[in-house]
Amino acid sequence: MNSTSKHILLPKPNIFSFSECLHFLDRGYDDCLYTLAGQQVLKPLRINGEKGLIEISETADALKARLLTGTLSPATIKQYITHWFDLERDLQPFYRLLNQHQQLSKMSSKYHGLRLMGIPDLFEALCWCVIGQQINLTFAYRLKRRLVETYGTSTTYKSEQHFFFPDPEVLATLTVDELREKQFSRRKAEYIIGIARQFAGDKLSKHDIEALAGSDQRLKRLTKIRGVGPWTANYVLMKSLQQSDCITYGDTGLQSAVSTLLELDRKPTKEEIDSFFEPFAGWESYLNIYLWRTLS
DNA sequence: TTCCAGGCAGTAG
DNA sequence: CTACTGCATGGA
Repeated sequence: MNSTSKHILLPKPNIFSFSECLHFLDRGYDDCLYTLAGQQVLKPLRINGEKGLIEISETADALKARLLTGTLSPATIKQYITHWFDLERDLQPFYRLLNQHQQLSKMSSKYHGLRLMGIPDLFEALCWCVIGQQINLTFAYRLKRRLVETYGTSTTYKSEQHFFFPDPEVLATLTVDELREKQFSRRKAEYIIGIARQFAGDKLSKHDIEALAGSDQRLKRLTKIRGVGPWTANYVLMKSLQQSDCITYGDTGLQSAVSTLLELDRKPTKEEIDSFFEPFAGWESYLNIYLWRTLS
């Protein structure tokens, strides 16, 4: 047996449910960047010049990854899965806060082990946000598929193609009209091409954002990008930089969840959202995703 | 048909 | 600074 067929095992953290995480990945939308097959998921990865397709499943006490095509070092695979499933976070403090909360305490059992499923690639995360802005999710996933299958490369396994997200260098050369043909609005096309150009021209990178200390500076830098407002900036800090203190202000789903809990018959104000999140200081991102979970 | 969806930029006051 | 408007398209 060669070394690439060996399994890689990642121990499960304390509070973790593979099926809750898979439920998030399988909410009824058609995501083109992974494939669910029963209690396992196939994910094409392309990082630092390495690329391939991995299969992730679970054992009693670990996540198990197997390389199906290509070449990816065990370290790269571990690093990706650790970020994707947020394996390094200790959720106990968050669960203690949930359990102290009159209305939300049920979440700790109902959604037990749900983790912040990440989008490690910042460019992909930003593009996904732009696509998702102000349109229904079904249509958003369709637009993403069109973008990925037209401009991305792929790896084939058992005669199925598995796509990598397109390079910024490729999207940077597109014209607005090309994306308009794919039913992107003019705005979305401009935003995505602009962001791609910044990444391709080394004017923006995940490292640049990571180098900034503190949420405020990072939000300020991100919202300078045309097409990136408070919702997108907080979303990518949460999903791509794994920040735990983010609230997706402006998010219709979040507003709807908070509105229901506060028994309002209108959208909550920013102040009402802040005060609802206040007991969860440091865990806002998790409260945010658990509130989303109540919607689907 | 109408309303709205995991918002944002631009403009007016 | 806040409030309002246009954007674009498909789902329900």
